[in-house]
Amino acid sequence: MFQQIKTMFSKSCEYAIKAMIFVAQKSKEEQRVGIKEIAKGTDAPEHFMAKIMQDLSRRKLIHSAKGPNGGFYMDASDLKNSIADIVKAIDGDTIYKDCVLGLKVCSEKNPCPVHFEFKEIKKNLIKMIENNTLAAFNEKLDSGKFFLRNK
Amino acid sequence: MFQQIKTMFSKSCEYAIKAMIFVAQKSKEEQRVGIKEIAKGTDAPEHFMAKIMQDLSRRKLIHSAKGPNGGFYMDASDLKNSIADIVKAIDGDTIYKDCVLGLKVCSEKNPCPVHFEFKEIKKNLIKMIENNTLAAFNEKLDSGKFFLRNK
DNA sequence: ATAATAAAAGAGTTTTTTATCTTTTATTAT
DNA sequence: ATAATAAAAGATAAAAAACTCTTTTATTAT
Repeated sequence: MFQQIKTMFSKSCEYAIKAMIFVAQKSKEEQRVGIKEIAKGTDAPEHFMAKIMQDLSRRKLIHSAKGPNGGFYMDASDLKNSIADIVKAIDGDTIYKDCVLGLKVCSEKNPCPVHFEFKEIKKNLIKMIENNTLAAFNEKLDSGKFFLRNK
Repeated sequence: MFQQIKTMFSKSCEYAIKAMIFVAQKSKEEQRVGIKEIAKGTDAPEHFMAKIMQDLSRRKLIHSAKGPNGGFYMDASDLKNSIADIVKAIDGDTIYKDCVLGLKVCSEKNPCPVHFEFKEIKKNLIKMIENNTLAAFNEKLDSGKFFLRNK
């Protein structure tokens, strides 16, 4: 009945993160990366990914250039963006605010039964996505100890 | 564009958790709780909630009785169920398995750049949802220090 | 100038999730 | 037996998310 698959981030957001890491890796070599290459490199549907890239570009998380030799690229300041910045751009900041049980009223003064326990978990999750910048990803991937594999 | 709201669990799952806590509270007094009361008490759409209750019932997380004085209720063994059991029944166990970045290949041997950091967070999340049984919820709510409020 | 390239924008479709409505089945009380 | 009650089941509708296709705009190289 409910055969859904529920992950931490939306599909769009997962694609966005993967694309950003992918372009970040290429950007070291002053390369511009086309949407086809991004889609292929991240195992994402091309046209859907194009929409996501437009969104990221509109929100100034990445640069783009039209025409021949065009594509997406990052400058030094773009590489300072973290997963948190990408998540906020695509999925919004509900991960920062919402109660796990979806209660409208859940706060320090009116805590749901798991409020304080979840607060800790959320704190660590936020710390993780904020600390992991694209530059940090580049280093990790370059070390050869971490991978971005789909097959 | 992507104005979506992304929470940890699906809407169905949130409703399920709230309903289970709601019935658990009432079950102490040997009461049976009707679907209308559950929907009202949890701020959920009645017919949608009915479907979810059917599902929980089919999966043996709760008992039900048809006819007059019928409704949903829990026995002592039902009260031993945790949020984790509810989540597994409704959203499945992807929260236990999946990579945050949605990578098909992400393991101890082929870790994504956030694999180990996320593993810790996931461990704590799982610990929390497994430790929080319905019986534990009852105690917390009875203490008067925790609430399940929507307005 | 013009043709080629590649992103941006617009306009869909499909699938999944959420929600509603109706009919059936089981149980109880009269 | 029968009427009333309440969950189970079935069928459908609406909304959101995921995905696709086509046209437009900007840029570059000839």
